[in-house]
Amino acid sequence: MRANILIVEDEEAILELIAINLHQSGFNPLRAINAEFADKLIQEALPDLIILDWMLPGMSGIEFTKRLKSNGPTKKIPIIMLTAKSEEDNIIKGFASGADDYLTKPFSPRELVARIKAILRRKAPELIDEPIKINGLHLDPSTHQIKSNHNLIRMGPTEFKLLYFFMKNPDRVFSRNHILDKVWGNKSDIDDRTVDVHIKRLRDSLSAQGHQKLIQTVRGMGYKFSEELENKLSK
Amino acid sequence: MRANILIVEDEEAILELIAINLHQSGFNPLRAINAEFADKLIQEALPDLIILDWMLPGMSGIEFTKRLKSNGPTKKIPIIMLTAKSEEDNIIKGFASGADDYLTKPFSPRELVARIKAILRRKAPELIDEPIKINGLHLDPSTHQIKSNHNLIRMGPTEFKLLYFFMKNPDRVFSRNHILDKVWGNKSDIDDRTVDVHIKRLRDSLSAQGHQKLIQTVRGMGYKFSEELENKLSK
DNA sequence: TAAAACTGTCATAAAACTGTCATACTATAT
DNA sequence: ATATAGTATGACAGTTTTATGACAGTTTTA
Repeated sequence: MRANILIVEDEEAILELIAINLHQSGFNPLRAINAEFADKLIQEALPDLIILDWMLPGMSGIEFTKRLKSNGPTKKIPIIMLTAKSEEDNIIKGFASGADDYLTKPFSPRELVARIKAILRRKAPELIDEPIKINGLHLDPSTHQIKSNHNLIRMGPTEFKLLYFFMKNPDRVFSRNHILDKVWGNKSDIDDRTVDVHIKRLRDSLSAQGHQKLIQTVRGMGYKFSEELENKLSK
Repeated sequence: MRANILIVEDEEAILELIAINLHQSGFNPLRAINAEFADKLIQEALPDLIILDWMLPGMSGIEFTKRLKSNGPTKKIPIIMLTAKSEEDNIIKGFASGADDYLTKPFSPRELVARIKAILRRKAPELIDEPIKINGLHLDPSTHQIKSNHNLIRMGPTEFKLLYFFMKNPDRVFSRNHILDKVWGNKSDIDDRTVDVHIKRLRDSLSAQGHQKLIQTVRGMGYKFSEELENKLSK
């Protein structure tokens, strides 16, 4: 899944420049030439990160940032500010208002991409396809590989997605319906119990390397991925 | 084959400095002290990359860049801009007009070379890349040959590009569309499934030396090149 | 300019994966 | 211990995705 990155910038040449570079770097750019458009796009779907020009027509970047950061759903979206060299004084204010990083113009597209990745790595690693390692089990989204001490483990696409979902959210219990939503997608008019079958298939795959215990049943609740094993109740 | 690099710079001392450094780094420098000379050289033979001083007598760098980038054959030639510190404001405009990277004077020759390599690696890897060897399979871009223990493996041009692309990015999964983009070029109004056919052809070629396993199918995702083999599911 | 090599597309075969169901199994409460 | 609700499992038929062979049109080579 590509990270959606909203660019708010009034100079169209720069806007386009950034957009093209982000696209090439594997992001999905959304373009807005002012705060108003930006709002509209944000309402449609929350972006994963916002690149914000400091000088905007109508509303200043600082104002816009403050509004986003005070408002519930947009509060957690990381913001990178773009400022001209001469405006460096404002940077402090920018941070104060909630920006996560800034770049002064001129900047190289490469640097911008590097900053974006740094921030996403911190806040939403799954969006940039970072490998996950838990209990000797490695999952690498970019190579689509799952390994346990140098042995590749193979499984079907659904099982892969399922495992990826679990490994991104370890130790948490999910209901079958929740899992259906997240792994199958919202459309699903699929039977609850189908999850059981895929859990079985996933366990089968993992058992080749002895990791089947990581997928745990929580009776009456659903399933969870956890390296901590429950002790059996003894009578 | 050395990469031809055209340097457009009116200060002869700097021009010469750059030229010498490029030569030492294995490039073939072409010198031009203004846009006019540059045009002449470009007409004789397209350079692989252009280093362009921002301030040129007669025609500004931005104008020159735009012309190159709008014009068919020169469109894809990467451009690195050189600017004075005080001109930094223009850099963004430079990027907008199509430059691929920039350096502000003063810069170290080493850095310049690094940037050149970075860009060529992305746009024309065969000009700088050394042969790649993976799992007994040698691919030499400069001779356009593929060998497996002294046996030449022959294949069509598309299959070569495909293999080269894969060997430059081992283990990573690529969607058919991504592959089309990278191997066929952006123009592609080509059917997704055509990739399958070329994968087949590539596998056929490789199988002569038993390397067909290196090209792996990732169901629902695309293909990858990897020397690591998955264990079969056993029941 | 003819021959050889290469391309992209299609139809069809083959393989892998899905969701569902019936049945077997387990934990828990009474 | 027994009943009951929740899970696990194996089988299966239907789908989706990939592999393959053939072919006609192009491009390159000799």
